[in-house]
Amino acid sequence: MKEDDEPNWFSKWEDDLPSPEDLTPLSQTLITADLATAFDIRTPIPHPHQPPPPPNSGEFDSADRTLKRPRLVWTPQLHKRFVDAVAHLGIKNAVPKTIMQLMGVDGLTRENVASHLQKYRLYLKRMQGVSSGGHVSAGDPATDHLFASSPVPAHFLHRNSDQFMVGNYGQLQQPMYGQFGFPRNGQVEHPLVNRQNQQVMGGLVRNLVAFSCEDEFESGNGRKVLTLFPTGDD
DNA sequence: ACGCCAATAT
DNA sequence: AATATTGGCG
Repeated sequence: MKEDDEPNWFSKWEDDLPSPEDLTPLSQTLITADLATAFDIRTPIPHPHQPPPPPNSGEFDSADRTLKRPRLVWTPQLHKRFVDAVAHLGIKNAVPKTIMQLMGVDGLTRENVASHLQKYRLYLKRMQGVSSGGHVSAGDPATDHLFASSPVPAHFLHRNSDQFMVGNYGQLQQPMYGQFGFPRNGQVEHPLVNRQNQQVMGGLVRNLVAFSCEDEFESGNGRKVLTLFPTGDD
């Protein structure tokens, strides 16, 4: 290891911690608790478990590069948060830093997420092959147990995924949601939108919703569906 | 500086 | 076995 001069994770940890500007962009401040629950975005920052790295709460220089924080344990809970974050960010915007921010977990570092993400992508890749019709017997590594603990959102498995935002999107101006506009046919007719989720939407969401739209070219189905993003309050 | 990935280290 | 780290590259 090169621990030459790098305060590395530690100072980063300190710096990145409670910067409201960095943390606010997406989830909690933007959406109501009801919505968060409905869409299964967990509220703020629960338990990272594992004692915070340094007892070193002192004002003394914490440039101790000699201190190693404990390895992160990816509990199913944590992983679910991760999956949720990725799902709500959309595949395109789901990069380590962003994911980390959205997850909002206390001691979580960017490399924690990066490492996990790398593995998760491999997992998704292996799942692609046999997702339709076949069986999931293609499990290679045993690392799958964790990943199996949270259902993989269907759109993770597919190909081109573009995001669109429909309805009243006054609130969200984040570049993260990709392009604004309407689906190709200019019409919102997705199973999720029209049916099941209409109740959800009717009840909780007035000001519409953003959703990620998937086009399947290969399947010939022209099937489009997926994730709904609440736009927050009225 | 970030992100991606394979390989490797712990 | 599960995470972390490293090194090469865009």
